[in-house]
Amino acid sequence: MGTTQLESVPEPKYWHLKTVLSEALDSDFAVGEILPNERDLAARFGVARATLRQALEQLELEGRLQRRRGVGTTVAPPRTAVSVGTAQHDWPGAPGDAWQTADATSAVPPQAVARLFDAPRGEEMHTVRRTRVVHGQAVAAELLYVPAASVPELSAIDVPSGPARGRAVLRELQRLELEGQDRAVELGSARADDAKELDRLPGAPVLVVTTRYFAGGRTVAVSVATYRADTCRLTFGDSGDVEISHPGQQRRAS
Amino acid sequence: MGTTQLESVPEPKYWHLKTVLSEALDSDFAVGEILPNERDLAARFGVARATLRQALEQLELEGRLQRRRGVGTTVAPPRTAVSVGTAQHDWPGAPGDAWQTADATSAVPPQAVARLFDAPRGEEMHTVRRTRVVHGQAVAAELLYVPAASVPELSAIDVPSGPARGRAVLRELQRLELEGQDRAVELGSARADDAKELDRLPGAPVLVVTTRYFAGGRTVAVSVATYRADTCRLTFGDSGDVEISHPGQQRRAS
DNA sequence: GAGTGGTCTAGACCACACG
DNA sequence: GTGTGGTCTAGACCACTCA
Repeated sequence: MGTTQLESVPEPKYWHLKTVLSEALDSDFAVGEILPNERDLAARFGVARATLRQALEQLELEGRLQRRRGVGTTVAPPRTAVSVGTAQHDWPGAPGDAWQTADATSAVPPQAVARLFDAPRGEEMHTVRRTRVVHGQAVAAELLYVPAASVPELSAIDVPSGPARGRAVLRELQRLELEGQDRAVELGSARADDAKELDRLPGAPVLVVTTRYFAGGRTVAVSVATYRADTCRLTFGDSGDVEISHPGQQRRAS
Repeated sequence: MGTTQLESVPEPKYWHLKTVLSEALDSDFAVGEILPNERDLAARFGVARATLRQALEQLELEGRLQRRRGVGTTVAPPRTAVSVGTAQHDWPGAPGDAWQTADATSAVPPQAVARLFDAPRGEEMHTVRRTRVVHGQAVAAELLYVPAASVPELSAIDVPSGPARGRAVLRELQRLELEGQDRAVELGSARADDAKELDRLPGAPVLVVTTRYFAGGRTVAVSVATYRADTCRLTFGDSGDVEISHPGQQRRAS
């Protein structure tokens, strides 16, 4: 029978703990409810605090829990669905998009980003910082890189750094005809600045969405958006606006 | 600048360590090279092994390292791009798709999946297990749920459980006209069975891609695919087949 | 100031791969 | 058997929030 899989594989304690806690969350806790503190929980289950924490970390990664230093551990609401590019998306900053332009400067993009342009070089680019807010909660931070060559009109205007400059860059982008885009999603950990924006600790898990925008046969802009992996589910609607629905009984307790 | 950001915020050791190691990986190590073991590294940096491990975990999460019990820690190659639904995708199992049908049974799907169908009920469904292999490496494990009502012809045939049954289900699906699909990506942790398939430990971080298939105005199938988050970058090509390119070589050893 | 989660230590033992 | 990463312990102190 190959492997009878006797109890030869002792399940790690933290894994078993996670299962137990997960079931307890389903049956005994409401969304938003506060769990006992880590020291109590550890004692209750007869494990070291570090082991208990390993289980909690997993549950937080799966979006089941939310932990805040100085406050406590609460039961998280179901992840919020955030739409990422419905079919043929539009330019960033198009009317009705969900982003708020925060700031803009000129900077040399990291090498990984520079590589995505057709003529990679250590060139300064317009760098627009934006934030995506859903239900009053920042769910994503974005850096949009636009080479000066993509928005030639702008160089003449010479808007000082700041949100106004960001809006100017986006406005210039709209004038181009968007030919297509290209997306990739991968796991990452929040850099210090993004973490701050997302109200998380540095290193928190994030989903990194990299988008290339094409116009005139060239890559004219690259966006790197980092979404909170604990609270977000990225949706890609290929067919109309149907959305994967999760029962909405959550939100706030007590 | 507003906040002068004095050294009032002492960086955690593991965070600093991660940065240092990351830079060392860039400059001093080639892909596939073996790092010193954890005890040595910890001693070298003058920290406890647990702290060193916290840094390594982050780097593994970011796809920079690969750790294998009993073997050691190696420098990971760049993540492999796996295409997930180029524009209007096809049915699962269509010719040329990247999946290998492994098995099929009948089972009641988990509640979270059942909810995605139009008439949620605790109904048994065809449950097809597939694996996606790239470069000889299993990168994803999938469970495809197909209600009996979606493939009415099949019930008469009565194929016994196993790969043949899976192929039969897929064959029947092709006969329907695919009207659209719906995708969501979120972070999860590998269940024990998926972990085994992906050659990872249980709880390893995975990207969970949930797809609904529509035909005849109904949801006729739901796929839950779990991709290794450490080694995969999911690509969504909206425009032709352009692919975000990463140069194959990361860095040279000195 | 009290209580929470976050970081860190210095050990121990276990499961696994490989020669 | 030897060496690796994985799990676990029992402490300690720090950073933060809130009353």
